[in-house]
Amino acid sequence: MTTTRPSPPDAATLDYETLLREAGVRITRPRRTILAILRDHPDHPDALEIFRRASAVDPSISLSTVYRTMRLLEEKGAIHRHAFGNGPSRFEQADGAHHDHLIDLDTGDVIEFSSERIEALQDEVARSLGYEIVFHRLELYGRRRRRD
Amino acid sequence: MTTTRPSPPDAATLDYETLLREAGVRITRPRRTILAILRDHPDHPDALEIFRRASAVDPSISLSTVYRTMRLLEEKGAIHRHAFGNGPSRFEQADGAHHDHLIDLDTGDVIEFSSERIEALQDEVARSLGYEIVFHRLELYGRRRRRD
DNA sequence: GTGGATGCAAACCGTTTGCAGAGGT
DNA sequence: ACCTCTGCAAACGGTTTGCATCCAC
Repeated sequence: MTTTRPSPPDAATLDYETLLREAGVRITRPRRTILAILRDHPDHPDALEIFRRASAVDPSISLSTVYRTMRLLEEKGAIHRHAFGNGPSRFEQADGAHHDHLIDLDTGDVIEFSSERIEALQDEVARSLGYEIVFHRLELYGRRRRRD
Repeated sequence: MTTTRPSPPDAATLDYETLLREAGVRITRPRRTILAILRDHPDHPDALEIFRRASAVDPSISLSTVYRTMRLLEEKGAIHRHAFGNGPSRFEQADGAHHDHLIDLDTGDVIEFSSERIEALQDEVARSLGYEIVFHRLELYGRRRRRD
């Protein structure tokens, strides 16, 4: 079980701009701005929050461009989209290994973790039902245990 | 690992009408209709689908009443609300034991399962992070394995 | 220069809400 | 009779889209 990101976001090693350009995606100013935000903040912002952060850098950016860009990046596999609770979609850069999320019900904090054993059991369950897992969603919602 | 509902919905043994009335909830015609639909269909309909089914029985029912009733029933613990993928909320009667869901990506079918071992590991993970799980969401998305 | 990307505003979808009237207890 | 619940229509929040313009290639 691990709780830290496998590798801290490293601007030098993870060059989505180049990757995307090679995939035929035009690197425009809004896209560059959004990519930088996702690279530099390892949290899980929603579209509006990304818009706010982007506006601070480039006030001419529009919310629809944020949404369009998030969809593009998701299609290209550069980000993951989550829907915690019933709230808006929240995003994170897709670099690093797969992980699941524990959401702090009191603070809203999102803690990443991964468990090979749980993954293995999920596969086992699916297989026994005649299925092959394409992706899954595992979210734990809880509160800090009071130290007594 | 179990894949069937612990006990098939049994109108006689599971009397939510009485339960709700005792909780001070008025049993009106729309509510009775909706409760019957949830009792008789063991699938996971969304509000619009419940509205359609209810309209067939009582054409005067309104969609807002369906939404209001679903919220009420959720608060009273009579139903569970799910949000598969990014679609609308889908509901199921809360009777029977806890289970998770496997969603067939090709057909949209929802298969219920439960795994004590996965639950135990989830608790273990949460505990090791200093948390206590209040509830969780586990969904497997997959396709039928081709028999070769 | 050209086709894709943008900003804006309007549309969209699932859901909630204000209100006056209906109906359960 | 009381007070809750209902239907209706309007509002809502998050997201998508049509269009004319702009800009990366």
